[in-house]
Amino acid sequence: MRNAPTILHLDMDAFFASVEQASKPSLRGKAVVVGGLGPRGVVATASYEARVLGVHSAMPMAQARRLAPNAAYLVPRFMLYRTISEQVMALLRELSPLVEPLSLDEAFVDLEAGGTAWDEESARRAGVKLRADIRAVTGLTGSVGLAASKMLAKIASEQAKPDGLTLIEPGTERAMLGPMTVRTLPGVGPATGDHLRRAGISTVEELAEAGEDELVRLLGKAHGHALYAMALARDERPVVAEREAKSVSVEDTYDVDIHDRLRVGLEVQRLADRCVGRLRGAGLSGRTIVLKVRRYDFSTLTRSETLRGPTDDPVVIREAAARLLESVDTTGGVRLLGVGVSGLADYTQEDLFAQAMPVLPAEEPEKGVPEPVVERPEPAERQWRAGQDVRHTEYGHGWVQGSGLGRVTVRFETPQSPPGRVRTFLVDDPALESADPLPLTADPRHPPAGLAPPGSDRHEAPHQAPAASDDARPAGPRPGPDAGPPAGGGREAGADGASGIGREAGVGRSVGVGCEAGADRSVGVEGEAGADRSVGVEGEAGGGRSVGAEPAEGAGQASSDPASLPKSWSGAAGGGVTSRP
DNA sequence: TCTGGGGTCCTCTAGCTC
DNA sequence: TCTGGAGCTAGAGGACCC
Repeated sequence: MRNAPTILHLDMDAFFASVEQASKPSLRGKAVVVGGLGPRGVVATASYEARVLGVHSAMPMAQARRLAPNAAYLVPRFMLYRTISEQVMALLRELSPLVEPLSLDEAFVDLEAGGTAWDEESARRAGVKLRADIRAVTGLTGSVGLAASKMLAKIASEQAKPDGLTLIEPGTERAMLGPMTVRTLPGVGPATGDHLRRAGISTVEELAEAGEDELVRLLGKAHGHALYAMALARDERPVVAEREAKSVSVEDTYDVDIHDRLRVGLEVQRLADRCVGRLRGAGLSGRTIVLKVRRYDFSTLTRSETLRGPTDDPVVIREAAARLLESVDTTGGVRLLGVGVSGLADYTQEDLFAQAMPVLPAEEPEKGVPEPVVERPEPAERQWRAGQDVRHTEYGHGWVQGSGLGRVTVRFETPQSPPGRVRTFLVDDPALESADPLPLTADPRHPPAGLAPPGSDRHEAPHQAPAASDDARPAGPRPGPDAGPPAGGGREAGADGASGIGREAGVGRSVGVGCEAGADRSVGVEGEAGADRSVGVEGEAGGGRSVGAEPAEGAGQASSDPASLPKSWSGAAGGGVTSRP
C-alpha cells in the first residue's frame, strides 16, 4: 500500500435524482424518487429529501409510495445520465489516465499515476478542484474520498456524503476502521453481515481479532482471506482503467406472472434476440448461454449450456435458450425471464458466418421471429412520457408532467430558469414536439443547445395562451409545509394513459407513468396549493399503474374510472407546493 | 411489504480423465 | 482389472455491488 492518500474515489450524490432536480427547477429541494414505476418496480435513487422520509435504493416502489406519498416519482433517463456521466469522467481523466469507472456515478482515480498528487496536500487540492469543476460543468455535487487504497478511498467518500471530501491520513486507517460495523467493508452484505453477527463479530476490530483462520472457516477461503486483509486495512488492488466484460445479459420482470408456456417460450426468444443485439453491439460472441427464470414464488433458477465455440448467431442462441427452457418447470407462473451469454470472446474464425448476417437492432427481434403476443398495438394518438423534454413553439422548453385522456401536461422551465408554469394541451397539438434535454449548466465548456435560452420561460409564458388552457391561478395561501398535498386533496387521473415509458430504463414491462395528469379536471388547473380545484397534475408517478405486459392490464388505455385513480398525488415534490414563477 | 437490471465473483457438486 | 485420488471443467446457485 502506498504512503500517500493518492487514490481518489468519487461518488456523485444521489445521482439520478440530482440530475432530475437539476434539469427540473420545480423539483429542487423536493423529494424525488427515480426507479421503475410498475407494480414491481424498485427505487433506483432517492433524493436526500426522500431519504429523510425513509426511502432508499432497492426499496420496492410501493413501499416508497407509502413512506413518501407526495414525492415526485420519475422513470430513469439513462441517456441523459450517461451524457452527464461522460462529462464527469472526462474531468477525472484530466487528473489521471488511470480512471476506473465503477458505474455511471462512481469511479476510482490514481492521482499518483497522473502526476496530479504525490502527498496529502496535493491530493486534497486535487479533490477540492475536482469537486468545484464537477459543480461548474454539471451543476451537481459529488463526494470525494482520498486514501492510500481503493477500499479506504471508497469508505472515505461514503463518510464524506453528501457533498463533501474526506481524506484518510496514512497511519490512521486501523484506528478509524476498528469501531466501524463490518457492513462498512465492501463485500459484506446482509448475508455475510448476519453470518458474522451470529459468530459474535460485528465490528471491524472484532473481525481482525477473530483471526484469518477463523474467518476462512466461517466464510470460505477467498472471502475469509480478503476480509481479514480489509480488517487490517490492507488493500493492494491497483486502479485498473480498462476492464473487459465477462458476460452480457438481458432480463425482464413482468408486471403479471406469465403462466402460458407458449408465451414463456416467445419471451425467451425475444430476450435471446435482444441479448444478441447487445452482444453484437459490443463486438463480442460467447460460448455459454444462460437462461434465468424467476418463478412466482421468487425462487430463481438458472440453466446453462456451453457450446463448442463462441457464437453471436441469433439462431444458435435462440435454440440453446429454448433447449434450456425445456428443463424448467414453469407451472405456477414466472415473474422474470432472462437470457445471458458468458465465456465471451472476440469474433472467432467460425463466427465469420455469423458476422455476415444482418446485425440485429438491440431491442428488436430479427425478422421472421414471431412477435410475442404481448406486444401492444401502437395507440393512434401521440404518446408523451412523463419527464420527457419537449418544446412548444410559443412557450419554449419544458417537460412532460403527465398525459392521459388525450391531453398532456407540460411544465415550462429549463435548468437555468425558476420553477415554471404548467400548461395542458391536446396530445396532438402541433405546436408541441419532443426535444433533447438541455445542459444542466451554462458552463462555457458545454454551451446550451440553443433550444430555449436560460430563464426565457420566466417571461415567455404569458397568460394569453390561445392553444392551451391558462393554468395560472392566484397563488393563495399555502396549506402547509411541503409534506402535504394541495388543498382539495389533489388527485390525478388517467395514469394508464401515458404509457410507453420505461423502455429506456431497461424495464421493458415496468412501464410507469411519471408525474401524471390528464383527467379533464386537470385542465386549466395548475395543481398548485390553493387552487380551488387543484387536481394534482404534478409529481405523481402513476401510482404503480404501469402499463403491463398483459393485455388484460388495459395497457395504453387512459382510465377515467374514478376507482382506478391512484391513491396518492403529488404535492410536495411535484410542484403543488413548489414556488410559483 | 414484497422484492429491478446488469453485472462480478465465489462455492459447491458432479462428471470426466488420467 | 478395479479403485481411489487429483485435477479440470461445467453447471447451478448465492452473495454482493451500483
